[in-house]
Amino acid sequence: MSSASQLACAARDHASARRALPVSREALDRASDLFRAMGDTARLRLLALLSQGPACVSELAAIENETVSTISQRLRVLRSERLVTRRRDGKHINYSLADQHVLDLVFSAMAHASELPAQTPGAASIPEPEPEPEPEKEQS
Amino acid sequence: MSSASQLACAARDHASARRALPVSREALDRASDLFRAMGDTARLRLLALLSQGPACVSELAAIENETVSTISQRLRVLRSERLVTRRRDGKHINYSLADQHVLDLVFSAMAHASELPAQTPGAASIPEPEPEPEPEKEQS
DNA sequence: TCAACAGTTGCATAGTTGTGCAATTGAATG
DNA sequence: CATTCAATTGCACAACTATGCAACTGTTGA
Repeated sequence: MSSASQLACAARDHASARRALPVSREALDRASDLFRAMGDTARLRLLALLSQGPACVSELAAIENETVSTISQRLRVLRSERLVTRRRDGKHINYSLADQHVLDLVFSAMAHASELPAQTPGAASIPEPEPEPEPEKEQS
Repeated sequence: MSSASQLACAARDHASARRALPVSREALDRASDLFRAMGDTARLRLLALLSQGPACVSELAAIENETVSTISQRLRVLRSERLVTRRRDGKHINYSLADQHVLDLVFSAMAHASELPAQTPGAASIPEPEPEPEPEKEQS
C-alpha cells in the first residue's frame, strides 16, 4: 500500500511547510477506537439508556427488544473502550456509564449533528452552498 | 430479529421504571453517524492535519503517503458528516475543518482515551479492577 | 449438589466498509 | 481546442463487523 508517486502539487505549487501533527499518532489511534465504539446507533442508544442510571443486560435487552446475547456483545465493545463499567449485583450484572465524560462527548456530537440536516455529498458541485462572510478570491 | 422473550429480570427483580430516552432516537442516529466518520484512524489523522490549516488532496496524500484516490474517499466520508468543507482554489481543492466544534470533539475523545492505556475486556473476571472510592458492597 | 437463571463466548454467516485501479470530470494553460 | 494536472467516482475485492444460535461459565436458591 501507498505509493506516493504523485506529490506534484505539494512540492511545487505551495512548497509544503506542514508536517508535524498536533498530537501523537497513538493518541489519535485511541481516539478513533473510541469513536468507532460510539459509531454505532445501537451502541450509542445503550449509552443513552445508561445515562439514566445503571441497568443489567436483560433489562437493556427488554428495552431494546433484542436478545441478551446481542446486548452483551454491544456492551463488550463499549466496555473495551472504557465507556461503561460493570459490577455484579447478586444475580445480575449492572452496567453503568464509565463517567460523565462520555455523555459530554455524546452531547457534543449531537450538537454538531443537529446544526444541519446532514447532506449527502455530491449534491452540489464545488462552489460552497453556504454563503460565507469571507469571499476571499485569491488567484495565482 | 428481536424476540424479547426474556424480560425476566426487568419485570420482576427491579420492576423496571426506565423507558424514555433522554434524547430523540434520530439525534442519536446522527450522532452515531458522526462518530462513525471519526472512528477511523486514517480519517481522524486527516482531521488532525487539517486542524493546522487547509490543505489540498494531493498535499494530504503526500503527507499520508497514500494515493490521491484513497485520500479523496476519506475526505468524502468526512464531508458527508460536515466535518470538513472544501473550496476550489485554482487548480486545487482545499479542504478545511468545518468548525472548531470538530476539534473539541477530538480533544475530548483523546482526553478520555489517555486516561488509561485501554484494556482488552475479558482480562479480569468481574470484580472491578479499578479501586473506586465507592466500595458499596450490597448483597441480597 | 442440582436446577434455574444471568451473562458471556465461539462459531458461521450476512452485511458493511476501506482500498486500489482504471476511467472520468473539470479547471487551467499552451 | 488539445493537453495536463487535480480530484472524483465506479467497480471489484479483501478485511472487518454485527448478529443469531448454541454451548458454556458462574451465581443463587432449593
